[in-house]
Amino acid sequence: MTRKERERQLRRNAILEAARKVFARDGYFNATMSQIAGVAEFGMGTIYQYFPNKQALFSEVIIEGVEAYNAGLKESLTGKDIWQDRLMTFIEYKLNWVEKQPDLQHLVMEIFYFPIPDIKSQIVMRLRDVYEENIGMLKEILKESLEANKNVDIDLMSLVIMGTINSIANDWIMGILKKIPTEYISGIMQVVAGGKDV
Amino acid sequence: MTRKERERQLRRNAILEAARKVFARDGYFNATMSQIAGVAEFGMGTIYQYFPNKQALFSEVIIEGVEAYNAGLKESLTGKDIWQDRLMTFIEYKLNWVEKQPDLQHLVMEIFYFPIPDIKSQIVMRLRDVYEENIGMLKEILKESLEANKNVDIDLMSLVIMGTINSIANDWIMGILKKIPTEYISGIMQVVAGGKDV
Amino acid sequence: MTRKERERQLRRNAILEAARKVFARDGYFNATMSQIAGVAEFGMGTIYQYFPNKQALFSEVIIEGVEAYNAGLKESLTGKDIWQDRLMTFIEYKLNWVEKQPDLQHLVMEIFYFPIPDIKSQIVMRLRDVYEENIGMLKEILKESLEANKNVDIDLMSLVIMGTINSIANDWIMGILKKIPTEYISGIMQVVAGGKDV
Amino acid sequence: MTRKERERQLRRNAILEAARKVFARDGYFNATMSQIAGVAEFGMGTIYQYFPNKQALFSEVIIEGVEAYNAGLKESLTGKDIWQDRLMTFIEYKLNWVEKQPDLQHLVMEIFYFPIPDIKSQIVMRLRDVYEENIGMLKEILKESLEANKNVDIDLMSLVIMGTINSIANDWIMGILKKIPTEYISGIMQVVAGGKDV
DNA sequence: TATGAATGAGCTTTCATTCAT
DNA sequence: AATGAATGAAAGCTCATTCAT
Repeated sequence: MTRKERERQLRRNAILEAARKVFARDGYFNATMSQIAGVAEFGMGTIYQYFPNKQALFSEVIIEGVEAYNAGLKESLTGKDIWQDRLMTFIEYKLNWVEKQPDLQHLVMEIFYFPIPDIKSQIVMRLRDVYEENIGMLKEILKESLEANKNVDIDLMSLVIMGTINSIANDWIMGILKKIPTEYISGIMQVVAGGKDV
Repeated sequence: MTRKERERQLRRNAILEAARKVFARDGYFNATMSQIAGVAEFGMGTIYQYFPNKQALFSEVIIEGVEAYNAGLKESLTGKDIWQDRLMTFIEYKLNWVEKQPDLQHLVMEIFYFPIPDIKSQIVMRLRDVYEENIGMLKEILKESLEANKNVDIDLMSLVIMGTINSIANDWIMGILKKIPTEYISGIMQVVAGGKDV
Repeated sequence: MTRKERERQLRRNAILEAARKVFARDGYFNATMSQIAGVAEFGMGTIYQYFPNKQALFSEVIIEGVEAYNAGLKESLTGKDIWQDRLMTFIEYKLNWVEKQPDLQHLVMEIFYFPIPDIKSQIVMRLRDVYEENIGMLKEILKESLEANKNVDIDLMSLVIMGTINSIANDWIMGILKKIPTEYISGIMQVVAGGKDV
Repeated sequence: MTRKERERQLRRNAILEAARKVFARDGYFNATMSQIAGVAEFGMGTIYQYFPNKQALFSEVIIEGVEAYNAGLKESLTGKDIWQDRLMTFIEYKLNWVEKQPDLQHLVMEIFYFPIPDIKSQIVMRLRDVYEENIGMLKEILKESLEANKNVDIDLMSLVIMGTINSIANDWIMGILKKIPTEYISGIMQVVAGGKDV
């Protein structure tokens, strides 16, 4: 029984991975279920044994990707006590990740900016939580910095940081970034620190 | 003759506006030509007298929108000699615009992040110029600030500014922004100025 | 008034000629009314002042073409008293005509072999008369030859003659004929005469 | 596996037959894919699993029909050594076939006389070979007759024979033939033999 | 449980015809 | 009388989903 479950899990993951590739390459609407089935090396019907429909498959690809992202970030942060360290890790983690997995960044962007009425209501709601969790981690860090620098507006600062690293990520994906993403880390830290060395 | 041309222009614009609404609401793929025709209050065939196909209509909506944005920005900047004024105008213009026309922001994002192979190659090329022009204006302003503050990395700084205002714009569109976009202006200026008052 | 009528007649003919060109080049279904209007150098609406619809225009093109053919043939036959002369003229006229006006042959073939339900009932009926008239002329000639050669089966012989010249015409149009159509005349005469010199 | 293939073949043939009926009845342009699907008693999408598009379906209908015709003719000719027998078989086979399958004659004519630019170049090329093969058989027979009758012009004679049997076929299809096609056989033989009994 | 052929709703696009000017 | 912009029905084709094997 447990053996069976494990095999089922494996097949589910194979499908998810194939779907991630195809969705990232062709976009949600251009991707077809039979392409995904082909890449996964399963029959079309099999996909529907694991996911009720295309939308659900798409949402699962994104949710699981983002959850893995958050989990990895959380782990990277553990054991780091100084807020400067934690902030740098937060930034570094994202830029590193984007360098290695541009696919998922693409997909998340797609879901954020491409308004598919049905999907929006279904996915964004589930995504909201994990997105809030991510922002929450950042704000937590910024709160700690408050003790050092009373002037910081956490709300604004998180927008600046998220915005900057997203800009870097996007320009990287678009192929118009001047340097490698991770090379921007110390620069961002300086901006955040208000020009002072950190 | 001129009268006829003017009327044609008016109808063309009516179609473009209807298309902008529908594309922004439903996304490129979910939008249908008959919906657009319905909103424009024209027959379906009429749309095809003004635009050869769906793709061309979409690209025209975006290009014309972005060109109008750039033209308005340029006008707002004329006559402002101090770089702080110019920078504030750059930021203010975008946030103002996003408050009033969230549609177009949405559409531009869609084209940037949604990889529709044919459209990307066709639209992004035309878009690239006007995007570079926009970034160019920002970098010009930052170059002037260089004389006041030798430590500024223009490349990074433009990423920070573009990223921040885009983050604000997107959060606004998503309905999760804490304040009205334009209320962030002075905060951003402070960050850019490295904590010093501007 | 007569002046007006004459002008109307001229415009009608201009349209018919444009239609003949376009129909012959593109076929009935591929031809569009606006192409025809363009070639005729009239506005689209004008065509409808002279012909009630596309079908009628097509049928008129063919009918008038075939009627002109018959009229010309009749004229060529007048004054020729010997049946051998008349038969040769009958054959020669067709092959000559096909050399010079392959367009119309094409159109007639189209209407004969392309079954457009609505058109068939409307056109073929009108065409039948003029077709029968044509065959009638041939049979009349053959009847005269009967006195010289009792063994001739008029029904069969007209099939042989019509079939042969049509075959030549078609192969000519298709570009697979070995010689120029008119070069076959004497050969056909020999076959008809049953191998004897004529 | 073989079982599956056989079933697929059966369905393919069912579609081809339905298509032949509808194309012959309504012509290429008037025929619709959903009509064909309806006659074949399949869903529309199924047609597209067997043929990539309307054009390909049409061309397949014709090619396969003509190939079957040639194959049957070849078989009928085997074992017949005397050229008179062979010629009669050639004529008889065509007239017999037209009596029983007027559909295909119609379709072949359509493709020959109706100039659909794309289809012509694609189908006629494939058709040319099998058409040449057919004419080739006739000329082969006529060459043998040369030994008996030195005066025969093979090129002309094949035009006469093909033209006559096509005329008979067409008049039969048009419903204006006086007798049943096959009743003309001996008559044609006499004409070919130059009036002498054969 | 895995399959993939069958399905048909729904899309974009064309074009004969109308009608206000 | 001439025009040509507006129209919308109808076509070919795709693809998410189902279901018999």
